[in-house]
Amino acid sequence: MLQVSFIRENKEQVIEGLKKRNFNELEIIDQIIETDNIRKKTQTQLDETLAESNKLAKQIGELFKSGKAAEANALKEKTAALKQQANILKQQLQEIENQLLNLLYQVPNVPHQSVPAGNSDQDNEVVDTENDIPQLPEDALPHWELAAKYNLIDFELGAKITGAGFPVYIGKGARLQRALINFFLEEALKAGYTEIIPPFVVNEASGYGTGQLPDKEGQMYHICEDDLYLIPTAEVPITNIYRDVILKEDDFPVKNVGYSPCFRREAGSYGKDVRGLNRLHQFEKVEIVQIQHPDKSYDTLNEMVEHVKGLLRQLELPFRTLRLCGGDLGFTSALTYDMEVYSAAQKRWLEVSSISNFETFQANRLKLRFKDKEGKTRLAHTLNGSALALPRILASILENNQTPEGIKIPKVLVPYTGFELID
RNA sequence: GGAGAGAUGGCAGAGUGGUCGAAUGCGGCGGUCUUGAAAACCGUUGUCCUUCACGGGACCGGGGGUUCGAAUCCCUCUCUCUCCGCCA
Repeated sequence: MLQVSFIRENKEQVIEGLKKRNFNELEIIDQIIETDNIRKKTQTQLDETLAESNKLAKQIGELFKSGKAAEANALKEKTAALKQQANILKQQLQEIENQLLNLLYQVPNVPHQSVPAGNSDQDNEVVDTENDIPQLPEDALPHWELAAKYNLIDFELGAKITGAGFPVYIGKGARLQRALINFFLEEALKAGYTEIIPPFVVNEASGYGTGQLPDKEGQMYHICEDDLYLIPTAEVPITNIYRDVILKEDDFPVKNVGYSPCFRREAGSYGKDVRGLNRLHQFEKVEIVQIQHPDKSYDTLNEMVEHVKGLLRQLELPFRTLRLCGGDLGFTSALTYDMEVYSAAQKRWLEVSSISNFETFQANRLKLRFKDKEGKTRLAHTLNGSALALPRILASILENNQTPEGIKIPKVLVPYTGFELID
């Protein structure tokens, strides 16, 4: 959520930014400022009432102490009206604060200057492309057929046990998946990240902290009985570690990495987009999260993009980097790079990572701050990225590396898998 | 699941109706002393709202209540700990 002070001081910039996102309810900006004005006025009135009431209470106490009970009782009567007024003001203030919060929750982050204009994923900017797209023979199989042929993944079995979108990984399929997880974690450790195993279920406050609530509750599985949510990404628990935390400047950069299963309800998508591993209700992911000084967060974003590129290079997969356009940018993000790998049998690009700088947008909700050199408390910047999401990597490895002899495992993974070929 | 105890500043730990934003110790920061360091001594040390400022206000786990006045009394929720039961 944006800070009201930021909106006040940079109103034009905010409006321009929101336009780039095709966010058109711009009247909300003036509503926010107006509501905040009322909030301030009410707060001041309440403070004055309480100040007076405090003063009287002190006087009454002194009068009682010096035995002037009659005078004290006389004063007591004056406090009743003040008390009533204070209660009314308190209630009003509460309502106004809720209104303000509701308005602020509706405003997405202001995009970074470099975010291109655009309406949909069609308008995303391809920053670069690496590695050649493999030329497969005509009879090359898509990954779901390969998965069946070599008994790596059983989608029907998952549907039997749970439902569609919950595949069962078997044998070398399971081992390849585990190898990838370990590879990603080890690479993150080499890059200086601290490994975290977070809870896979979070409470409501955490959902609000990273911005999944209140607007995306439909995306998460909700355990009603305990009012908890299955995490859609490890970002949620790992970032919420720092909810209500004040860091020291030399704590930067905070670099955490965590593996987790991710659960997504993802209602409303059908057809070939969701075939096989392309879109699942449960999948595995290694997530990198950084918390950084505002002056350095964009350098950090680039560092994270480079880290992910390094992973894809080592896996020898063709990939490209996209800078998301305003229309495709996530609600909480200021700048996002998507990484896509080419899945050669499906002949399409698949998103395997999304790396974002949220600037202070999450930190504001999280109350994640740091003390700067002058001793002032300021909001930190949060960033995160997938490094990487497993299913589509798996899909692309299976498809791109298929040969008549079997599926070749990328060299870098062999120490992790313990086998070189799936046959 | 049953019984009991508790939640106070970065940490430890006092405080049971007014003088408490809160003793004391540790830690942190600044200083004196020292060639330097340690020790010792002195000072300082929470967050938030509001104000140009002076100032004012809120916060002792969350919410509500009693009272002129609540960290302190009452209700409620959450969490933690101890004992018993169950258990990977």
